[in-house]
Amino acid sequence: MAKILVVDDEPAILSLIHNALSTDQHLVTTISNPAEVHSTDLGAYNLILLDVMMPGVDGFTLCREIRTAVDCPILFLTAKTLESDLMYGLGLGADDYITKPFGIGALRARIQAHLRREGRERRNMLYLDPVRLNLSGKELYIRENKVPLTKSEYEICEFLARHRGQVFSKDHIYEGVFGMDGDSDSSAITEHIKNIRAKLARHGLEAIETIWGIGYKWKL
Amino acid sequence: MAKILVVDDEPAILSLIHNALSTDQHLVTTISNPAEVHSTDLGAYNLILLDVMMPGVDGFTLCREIRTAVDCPILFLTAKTLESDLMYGLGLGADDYITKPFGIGALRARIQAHLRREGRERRNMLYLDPVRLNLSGKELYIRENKVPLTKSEYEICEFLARHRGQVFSKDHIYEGVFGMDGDSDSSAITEHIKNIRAKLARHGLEAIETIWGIGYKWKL
DNA sequence: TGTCATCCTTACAGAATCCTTAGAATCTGC
DNA sequence: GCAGATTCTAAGGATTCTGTAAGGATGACA
Repeated sequence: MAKILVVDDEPAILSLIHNALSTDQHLVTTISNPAEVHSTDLGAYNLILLDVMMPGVDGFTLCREIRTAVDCPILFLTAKTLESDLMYGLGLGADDYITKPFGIGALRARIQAHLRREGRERRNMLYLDPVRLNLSGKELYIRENKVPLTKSEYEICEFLARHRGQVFSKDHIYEGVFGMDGDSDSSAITEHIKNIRAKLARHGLEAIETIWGIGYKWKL
Repeated sequence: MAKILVVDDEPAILSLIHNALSTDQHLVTTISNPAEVHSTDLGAYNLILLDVMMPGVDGFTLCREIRTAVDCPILFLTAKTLESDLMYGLGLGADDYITKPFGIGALRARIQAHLRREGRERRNMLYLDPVRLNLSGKELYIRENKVPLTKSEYEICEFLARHRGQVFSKDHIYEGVFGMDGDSDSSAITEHIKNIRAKLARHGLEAIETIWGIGYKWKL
């Protein structure tokens, strides 16, 4: 059971989808006027279906706006069958691109697949090639060797690893890991980074990169 | 960059896919004999492409087996276009169902979308043909070669690239990048521009144009 | 209460980066 | 061409940031 938002200007399609998804026990909200999307609490939905060609508003633009606000799956539902449109749409951050006319069974199957994926992601393991994070057990392994980390050290690793490739300042890391204010001297982060590095280095691993003047990032 | 496994019995398709995905900097492993899958370390891959109709083995069955072992996205690649096949395939735990013949661009876009959802790919990218800016990672690539830039250099590049084609005076750039007043001698910008140009020139690229008496602009 | 592990702070040295300066080279308009 | 203005180049010092080490603070636990 999931909360699904459907945006399309054709009432016939809306009701068709509404019926189909309701039989799958989903809570479906339909919007026929794209302008209403901005006054909607997007964060409340688990999945969003979006038409591309609607009067007044471009679905692609709408997708870009929605994507900045939420992380849930966004599925395009469109009559534009060109490969270039698909590439453009998916490039905007959408997760699927379904062309009309579509089989209602196919739509349901695709939606189920996306929702299933969302559930799978929340499982408690994070593989970053030689490194494995046991999120529920708060443990870090390198090739089956458990690396003893203190709580703070582990939390910093998890934070960086979850956002691998992204750079964070020390203040940002402090805030992301321990929450709230950075009045505490964030140079404590420097110290933790040093210790983490020393422990990972024993296994010949160099996972944290320092971006001079900006911060650190997980580079695996 | 992700590790991708492709299973298909047709060598022509394998090489086609291998080439396409390699240009996206993925590490591609191809298997033409489905029986080999069982002796493969599936956990090493970030995404799996699977043909359905292969001699000896049924792709659907294979998918079910793979899904019990790993959580990564599994994409079917098949000539079976029936809606019932799609529903069956996705019901087995696959994440996408792409029917042959498929556009190679569409395949790449779908793969990128799946990897993005997995968090394997950065979200914020800026493509300016030979140049790629990883906004969250603060990196600049030229045709997949990372160009080492200092913080200021990168920020200036990002500023100019974001407003490509637009001319900015040195003061304007200083203000746009470092914020606030330009009391600091903006001739520092000249210096940075010089250094950036030198680094880009090593890759045979000339991206910043100087508009005499006015300023600079990103011309890609 | 004493010990231990962890976390935070401080201080300093070394490194990377940034900025300034001054002179050479280049461009523009006449 | 020439003069004036603008940009480019190069080098050095100033500044900022990071890495490291040591010691104190805190809290858990016996």
